[in-house]
Amino acid sequence: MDRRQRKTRERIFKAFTELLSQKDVNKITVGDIIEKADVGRATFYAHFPTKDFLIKDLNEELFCHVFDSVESDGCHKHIFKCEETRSIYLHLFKHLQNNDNGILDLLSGENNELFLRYFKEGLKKLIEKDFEKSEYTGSEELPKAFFINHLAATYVETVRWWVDNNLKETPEEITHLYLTAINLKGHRV
Amino acid sequence: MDRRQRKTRERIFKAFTELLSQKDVNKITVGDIIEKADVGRATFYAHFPTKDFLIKDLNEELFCHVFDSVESDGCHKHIFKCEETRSIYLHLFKHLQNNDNGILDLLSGENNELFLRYFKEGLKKLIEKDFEKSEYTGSEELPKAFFINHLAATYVETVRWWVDNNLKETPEEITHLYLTAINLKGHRV
DNA sequence: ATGTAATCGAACAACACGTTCGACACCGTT
DNA sequence: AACGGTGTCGAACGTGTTGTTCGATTACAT
Repeated sequence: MDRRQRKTRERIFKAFTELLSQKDVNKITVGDIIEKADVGRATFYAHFPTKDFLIKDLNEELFCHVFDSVESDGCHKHIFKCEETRSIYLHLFKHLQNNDNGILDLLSGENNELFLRYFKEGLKKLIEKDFEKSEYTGSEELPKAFFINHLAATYVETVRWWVDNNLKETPEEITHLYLTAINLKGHRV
Repeated sequence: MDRRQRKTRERIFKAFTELLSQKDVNKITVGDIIEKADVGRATFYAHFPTKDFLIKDLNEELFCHVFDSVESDGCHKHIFKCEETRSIYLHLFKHLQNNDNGILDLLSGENNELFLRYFKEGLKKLIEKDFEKSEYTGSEELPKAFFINHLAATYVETVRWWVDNNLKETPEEITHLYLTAINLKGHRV
């Protein structure tokens, strides 16, 4: 990809991210973005047909990276290994704490719904894949689909709570809260 | 309140609700609403300064009614009574299944986030109030604030899952799934 | 050095917003 | 039945946003 393209793309992402942490996404105009990014109007539309696509691409950039770095990391074959230091969940919490890609700015603020929803979907796929590997077929108590949704949703809501409360807990602590909340031991390994 | 006012308010709510179940809230214009509601432009703005206020008022109309009907219903002093037939949660699930106020149309569709968020906040207050009554101060495992958030979030996500899957379970069944998910017995009465 | 491709910025039409105003219809009251 | 008050109507208006166009300029890859 052309260097110019990468640069403008970056600048638009950056400007948009900053704006998102300041005001409601619906109040952000293309004018705002291109001014902050210092980019021509036509250029913006050459990259993104509309603001929704910008959001979509931003989501992909954020989470594909996060999830990929998890999957390619060979030691995470089973999400629920309960060896906490290796847990994929701890891993993700640490990513957050580092504020990789300025993801914290996006998850705090009023627009977090925009990303948490996407995040949840990615998580669900990840968990599902893990379940297939370990040939989990559901418990007597909870049907599989419900359980997967519950695990992902609880994780996302834990993240939301953590971020809203300014990351007071360490990644290890918040991981422990999460695992306790889903009552890991009660369900399976 | 003047009968005319009530009527237009109703018609706007109704039109907006129908539109919400059809397309994204951001794509709904005031023009769409007043056309469907068959109401003058100036009239709309006499009632709602902006679309956001319309959403806010709609939320209040929906959930204040639901929550009020729960609170004024004397037999719900303790949310977690575990006598399932009296559970506030079962009660709410039944409300949903009845599609009171067309709430189902709002919770399915792409705009559910708009209402689930509000719903969650109301739930949190309700749970918190209940905790105060029963003088719950948190467990050794989970701090109170986290636990309350977890309970409300899990309920809302259960509702979301239920609605997304077309209410296949009975209110009793879905209540049971919820109570199992939060592992009621493990935490407290 | 050259052809290609991205960027710029101004201008444009289309549309949505929120307001104003005069005219009319309906309401509750007397 | 008549009244004043108030809600509604609908057209018109200024403003701001959107997404597109186009010619000129600049940076890129080779």
